[in-house]
This record gives sequence, C-alpha cells and structure tokens, in this order.
Amino acid sequence: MIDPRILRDDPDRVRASQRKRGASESAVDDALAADKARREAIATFENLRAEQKKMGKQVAQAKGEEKAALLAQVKELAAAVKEAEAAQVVAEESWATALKAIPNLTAEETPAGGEDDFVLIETVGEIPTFDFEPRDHVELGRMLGAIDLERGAKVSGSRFYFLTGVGAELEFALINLAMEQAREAGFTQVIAPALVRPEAMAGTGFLDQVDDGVYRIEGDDLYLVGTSEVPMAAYHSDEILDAASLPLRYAAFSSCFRKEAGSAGKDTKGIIRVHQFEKVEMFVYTTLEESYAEHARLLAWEKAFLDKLELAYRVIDVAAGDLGPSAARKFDCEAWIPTQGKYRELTSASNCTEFQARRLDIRQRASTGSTTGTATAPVATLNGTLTAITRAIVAILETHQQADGSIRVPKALQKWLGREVLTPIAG
RNA sequence: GGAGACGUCGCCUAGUCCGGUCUAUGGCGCCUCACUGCUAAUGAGGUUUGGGUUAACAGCCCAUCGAGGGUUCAAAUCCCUCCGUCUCCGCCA
Repeated sequence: MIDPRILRDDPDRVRASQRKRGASESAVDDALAADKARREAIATFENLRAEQKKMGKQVAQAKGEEKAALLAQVKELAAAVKEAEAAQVVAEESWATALKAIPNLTAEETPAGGEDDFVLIETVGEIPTFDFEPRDHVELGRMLGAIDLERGAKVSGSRFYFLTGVGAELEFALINLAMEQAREAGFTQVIAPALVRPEAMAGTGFLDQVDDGVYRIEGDDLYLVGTSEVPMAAYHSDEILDAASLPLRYAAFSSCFRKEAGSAGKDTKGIIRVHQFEKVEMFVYTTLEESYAEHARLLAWEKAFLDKLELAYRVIDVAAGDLGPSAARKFDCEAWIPTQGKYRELTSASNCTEFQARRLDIRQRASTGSTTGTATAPVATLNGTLTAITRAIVAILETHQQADGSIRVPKALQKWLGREVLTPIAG
C-alpha cells in the first residue's frame, strides 16, 4: 500500500499517478475521506477509553456503597466504549480497503499509458537470419526429443508439457548457469515454497488475481505461487531488519503456477504460455534511496544472463497502465523469437519501492541506536527474473537452430550441458 | 492423523492457579553520559512496536504479553477458535 502520509499531505501526487496508470482518481478522494473518518473514530474511542481506565482504578480502590455507585456509573461508560471501539474497527477497515485500492505511485520516469505506450530503452544483439526456413520451438523440441506436448496434455491438460532428454538437461543447465551468476554477484541462493498462505499472496498484490491467475488449493487456505517473488517478499514479513544488513539479495528457485484464465486463445502452441514452469528470481530488500540504483543493477544482471545465452533482445520501460499494482517502475527484457517475428518477454525487473513492504510490514532500523530511540522505516523491495525456463528454452532453440534441426549451444551453457551441439533424434 | 506441553516489549526470564496496586519483574545485550593515558572495569540513566493529537523525533493520550473472538465495571491472568514451536505415538518420501 502507499504511504498514508503522502496521501494526506500531497493527494495531488497520488492523483497524478492514478492518471498515468489510467486508474481511478476518485479512489484518492475515497481514501482521503476514509482517513478522516478513521481519525475521528479513533479520537472518540480513545477519549472514552481513557475515562474508563481512570474510573476503573477508582473502582478497584473503592469499598462498599461507594463502589456499588461507581460500578453502576462505569457500566454505562463500558457500553459506550464498546460501541466506539466497534465504530473504530469499522472505520479502520474501510480505510484499509480504500488505501489498498490505490496501486503504487509510479516513478517519474515511468511512461504514461497502457501496454503499447512503453519506451524502448535499447536493442541488444543482432536479429538472427537464416538461409533456410526456421522451425518453431515446438517442431525443434519434438525433433530433439526435448519437449513432449502431447503427453503433457494427456496427463495434465492443455498448457502442460514434459521436458525430456536434452529438454530436461537444458533446464538444469540454465538453472546452474543462473545460480552460478547469482552466487558470483553475492546473492544468497534459496529454494522457496511454491504454496503460500493468503497473507503472502495479498502482501505482494496478487490475491486480486485469484480468479483468473492464481491457483487456490481446495480445502486448505493455500495458494500456488505464480512467481517466487511471493514467498521471497513474505520471507521477511513482520520483521525489522538491521539497516546495516541491507541490501539483502536472494536468488530463489521455485516452480511457478499460472491459471492463464484471461488468456484463452493466446499462445496456445508450445511452451510460451504454460500453467507450470520453473524460474530463478532475484529478490532484493534495500532502502528506498538505494532502490533506484539497485533496479538498474537488476536490469544489468538480467542483460548479462541474456548475453550469455547469446540472444537478441530489447529492453523496454513498461508504461504505467501495464505495471501491476506493486511496481513503481518496470523494465522488461524481450528476446527475439524468429518464427514469431517479434520480441517476447523473457525477464522483467520491478522496483516495488515501499509498496509491498508496507503491506507485509517489513521495516529497517538504523543499527546505531541513540537514547532518543531509533526510527524505523519501510524497506524497498525489488524483483527481477534471472531466468524463466520455458521462455528461455524457446528463445535458445529458435535462435540457435541450424538447417538440420540441430542447436548450437551458447558457450556459457556448454559447461553445464556438456556438449556444443544438440542433435535431433527424430526427423 | 492421535496425545500432551508451551508461546511475555532483541535474547533469557518473573507474573497466569486465586482478574484490579502490571504504568509487565530481573538478568544479558545494546545506547548515552560520568570516571579513568586508551580499552576494560565501575557507576547513573535509557532501551517493544504501532497509532492519535501536535510546528515538533517535546509533552499528553490509546492500543500492543503469538493472532482473533468472548466473559467482566476491569483480562498477560478466565473461556473459545486459529497459528506456531517442542515431545511422544501412528503413517510416509
């Protein structure tokens, strides 16, 4: 959620952000009104409660008739306190609801508008050309014995697949390469749970997507994560971190599950859009001040990884309307997919500033204490994909294919794959 | 899955049986100051978190004893539900 103080002191800034996203400006006025009502309810309750406490002490000391008289008096007060407290709870809840309806404030640099209003930051690598008709990843995967879509559908349904043989090997190689890079950059490697409680989902802003994006486990109040951003954001929830320990950098591996209910008919072929895949996600806790530089670093690490895969890609500054509720700014890296003739998202880096940290109550405290006490402040959270397996495989197969359907293995992957070329096993 | 024990303001801990003087005890750690060439030791003070009010990180007030309900004039303390930890049993990669 956004900083309630900014909402109160500078509502125009929030309105401007809403405009940029194409989101409702009246949400700002609703939240402001709710804030006012909340503070009034708090004042009413607290005054009554203070009086009740004072009288309670008199009751404890009084004896006999005096006590009986006080009791009768304070009983009435107790009813009023109860009522005021209930009113306060209601006011707090509607305030929280109104506040949570407002997505994160967008960064100044974030372009206004929707999906097509992104700003191109740079294009890297040369778009591959072929002196033969390139095959798509479905065909190549079949020839290599790497991707089994038919049996995926038979066993689990559409948008499922088996990675077999070199397909499975490719996944492990990509993960090893990603984790090697993460380790060298100082990240702590993590295997994260793929099932989380509703609070974790809500804290990262994904619970709203529960109908068309997120799987819920029937009978248990658990959700399958769509990204390890969820468990990693909730990892330090309800904690106060030592400022000296920041930044905390994690590289988390987990399976990711997505319903894709809203994307019927999109990417129905192959493994571009699937219900389950594995991913290595960078997740960073740092200060708000440092978050902007860290965002740039995450992007640099993503680019370094795509460079190792020897892919052609572009980097875009995603427009406000396409950010998702948590992010203030987001860079997508999109790799060229030859048979589609366009760039497709492979990785993505978001700066969520304090938005998630406020929801999940993750704060920092300066390590040098003083007598006047140390102030706490929400941390900033950022996330960036190091590698999302299925799309990485699509890009690698299609980009590095040769006329006979064999695949030239990028140098950095050779060490982990143990060979320089992947050879078809079937025509 | 069954039985039991437990959860107190960084860590440990008193308090819970028998509700009010709990404005939550003490120790450790940490912070500030004093003393001393420096450090250590010693002494004094401070040290949960959030919110309201406010010019204020001053003062005052409210909440907070795992979380949420309930009983009561009054709950760390009594009752219920949930979460978590530990021990034993059963099952199982």
